[in-house]
Formats: sequence, C-alpha cells, structure tokens
Amino acid sequence: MAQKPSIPRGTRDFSPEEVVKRNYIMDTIKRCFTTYGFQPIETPSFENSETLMGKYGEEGDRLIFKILNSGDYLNKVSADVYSEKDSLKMTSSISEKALRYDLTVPFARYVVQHQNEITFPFKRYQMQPVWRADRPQKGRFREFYQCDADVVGSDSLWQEVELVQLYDAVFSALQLKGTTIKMNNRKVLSGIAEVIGEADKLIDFTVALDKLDKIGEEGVKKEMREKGISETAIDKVQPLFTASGNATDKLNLLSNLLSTSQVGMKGVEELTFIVNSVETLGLQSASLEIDVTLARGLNYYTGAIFEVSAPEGVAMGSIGGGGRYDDLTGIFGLKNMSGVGISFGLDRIYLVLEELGLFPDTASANTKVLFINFGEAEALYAMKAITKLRQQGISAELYPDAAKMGKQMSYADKRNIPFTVLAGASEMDASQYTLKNMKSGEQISLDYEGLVRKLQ
RNA sequence: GUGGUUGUAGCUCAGUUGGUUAGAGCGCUUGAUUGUGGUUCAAGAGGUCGCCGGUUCGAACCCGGUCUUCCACCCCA
Repeated sequence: MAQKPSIPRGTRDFSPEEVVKRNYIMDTIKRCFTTYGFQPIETPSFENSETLMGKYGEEGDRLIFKILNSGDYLNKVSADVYSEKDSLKMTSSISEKALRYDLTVPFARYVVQHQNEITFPFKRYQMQPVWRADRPQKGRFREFYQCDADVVGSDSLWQEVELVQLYDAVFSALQLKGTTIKMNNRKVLSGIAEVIGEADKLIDFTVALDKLDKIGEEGVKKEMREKGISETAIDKVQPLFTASGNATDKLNLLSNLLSTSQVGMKGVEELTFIVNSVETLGLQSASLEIDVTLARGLNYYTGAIFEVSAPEGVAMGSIGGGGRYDDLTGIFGLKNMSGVGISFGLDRIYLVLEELGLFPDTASANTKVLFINFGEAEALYAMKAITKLRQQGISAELYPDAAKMGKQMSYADKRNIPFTVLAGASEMDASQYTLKNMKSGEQISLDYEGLVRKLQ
C-alpha cells in the first residue's frame, strides 16, 4: 500500500452525516438572522495582507496564515533582508496575501469599500470559514466556520438588545436550553482602571481579571502584581472578585465603585438599559448575566462585550462572542461608523449538540426507497417508477448492478434506507411492485398509485 | 510560539527484560441461503508497527529528529 494520504493538522473531512448536521445548524442560524432583518454577504477567503495585519494584535499577526507569492518570490527579496534572516521583515516581501482570520475585519473593509452603495444602518450576516495558524485542541481548529451578524451605522442600544434576543432565538431554535449570555462593557472596565489609578494598564488589568474563573482570586492578584499593578489598586477592585447576586445587584455594586468615573458610569448606564429592556421583553431559553470579569475580545471593542457559554455541565469554551466597536471602519479611513455584532461558533455548537444528543432525526435526510436490480428489463421497469417518484419529490434510487439480492438488501440496510422495492418478472406481468418495510420486514404488493401513497 | 502526550489491520485496542512467522474484537470478502438485509455458523483477505535516521548480532519495544493526536499555557470561536 502506498503512503496514506492525510490532511493538514487542525483541518477535518466531513462525512455525509456530519454535513447534514452542520447544514441543520447553519440553516437554523440563517433563518433567525433573516427573521431579524440581516442580509447575507460573502467576502474572499484571502485578503491583501495589509488589510489583516496589525488588526488583531501581535498575537493575531502570528496566527494569520500567509500566502506565498507566486513565481520567483525569492528573487524579489532585497539582498539586505535576505541576509538578515529576519522572518518578520522577510514575510512582507515574499507574501502579499493572507487567509481571512475572522469575518469582522473583512466586513469593515467591505463597508468602507462599498460605502456609497450601502444603505445605513447596514445589517449583514456572513457564514464562512476562517483560518488560524493556532495549535489545535478540543473545539479548536485551524479551519473553522464563523456565523456573524453585525449592524453598522447605528449607535442605538436597541441593537444590543436585539442581538441578545437573537442569541436567544438561535439557541432556542436549536433546542439548546440553558445557555448563558454573559455581558460586560468596555467602558465599565475603563472606568475601573481609572478609579483604581491604573488607567494606563487597562489591557493587562482586564486580561488578568478575565481569568478569575480559571485561576481564581489569588491567581488573578498574582498576575496583576506581576504586571505592576499596585497593591492599593488591587484592594480597590476586591469587591469584583466576590460580586454575586442578580444583574441589579451587580449594577449597584458597579455604580458605587465607579461613581467618580464619567466613562464608567456611562458603561453602567448602557448595561442598565440593555438589562432592563431584555428583562421587559423576555427571553425564551437563555439567560442574560452581567459578568464584570468578562474582558475577552479583540482590542477594538468599545462598548458592550458578549460571550455565550454552553449549558452547565458541557465542557466547552465559549460558543459565541461579540460586542460594540465604535470605530472599526476608522482603520480603513471611514470615521464615525459605529458597529455592533455577534458571532456563533458553528463547530463548537456542533460538538455541544452532539454531546447532548440534540440533533433531530430530520437532520439525517436519506434516500427513502431502494429498488432492487434483477436485470436489464427489470431495471428499466424500476427506473420508470423511480423517475416518476422523483418527480413527486420522493428520493428513490436503483441499485446500479444486478448483484446478488443479499448484497443489495444489505446495502439498503447499511444506508438505513427505510423501504425497498422488489419488482421482478411476476410483478412486471401484473404491473405491481412489492414494497418491503425494512424495519418490520413486512411486504405488500401494490400498483404505482399505491406505492406513491405509501411513500409520501 | 512554550511544555507534555499519542501513533500497531478499515475501526477500537493488546503486544512480557529488545529475541523465530506481530495478535484480538468489530468491520470487510466468500459460503451455508440462485427472490430477501439485521441473527447464527464456517472459511478467507487485510499490517514497511506514523515517517526518517541512530544504538544493537537482533528494534513495534531503546535513543534523536520529524509529522500527527490530545492536553496545559498563550490566545481564542
């Protein structure tokens, strides 16, 4: 046997069953997006490097897949850069294109490029694969799908309210009960950093705070000390470590803590509006929670931050995330264009639904009836019926070869085809079909009309 | 990118201190059954032990490298 072929690490093949299940999730999400008034766009799988580089931080740049230039790319590298052996410098001269890292930055590029054709506020959704040169783990791949819904051109907090509802609508439609939509606000985080006198260490502070549920209170404090955050500052944020109670309690706590910070109070105000609105309108199956430690997300979030976690008991990272970015298109030259959006992690949602056994049976569409092949004349007789059945929208197929019957039956069995039709010389003489129910083993003789009635 | 882990038949896995011809279960093929699948019984096919190199009289087993799997960190969906 020759060397077995393989696929790159972090990528996957999908079997028919898996594709059907993935389509079920995507169709559900798409239907919800449409209901909420979002319109689909698509962008290329690769962009010019300068569109992507520098938008996700230093870490992000490292994780972007670069595409090697075509042709004699080394020839175009200057002798200096070549002899320096500096990979970073070299990259820019041998690679001008890169695979899409997420859907948000390409969307920002799209908005700027097509600003004159777009009617604002623009609500778009996009479901396409993205690529990251990450090291794979469970639920982490190097090629995976994101399903994004974003609104640009509106500052209204009603968008945030609707996006929370949209999360709830999708997870409810998928029968995935008990998801938690965690919400925070970048302004609140800025406010905290401000009142504790560490405004310049905002990023270090938030990254450390974000790890609370993972490394615990002491771990967070340790990391904050290592990053040079003062002991008095850490004392001041102490209430956050033990924040509990419902949204109102947490908002009160934040109000007290942030009373001297203008930006902080603005964040609290925003959170309050969203929480109150959602509470009044109601959610079907998800719950909305304020999580002051939620800090993840890209550097460009400026207002609300969202993250969705799977129901309790399912070991999986976040299955969705999003937030408000006041000036995303600014980096491409279009100022004052606020956007807010959410993302669904298709691959992780798949793993969660699989673990909880939540895929419906209908998510495994299949051939309904297999006609057994007894030979030339019999096959033609079968094909006449098959042709008509297909026109009625009934999926039917003929076993292509006049193989032994046992083999044909076992083919139907393995493919879980619920019915077979046996039509040989005696059936042809009588213009009949013998329909066999593969589950019960029951067989009945029918004319074509009877066959259609049974299979519909 | 850092540290660890995994790889043996199509699949799930055994394989003794390094020692003749590398095993099991499931699956597959054929037959018992020439118009009947699932159950049963019998026989059979299928492996460069991830790949490359090293140590050794001798390597699935020891060592190095590499690829892959999973995990932790980093970061993230």
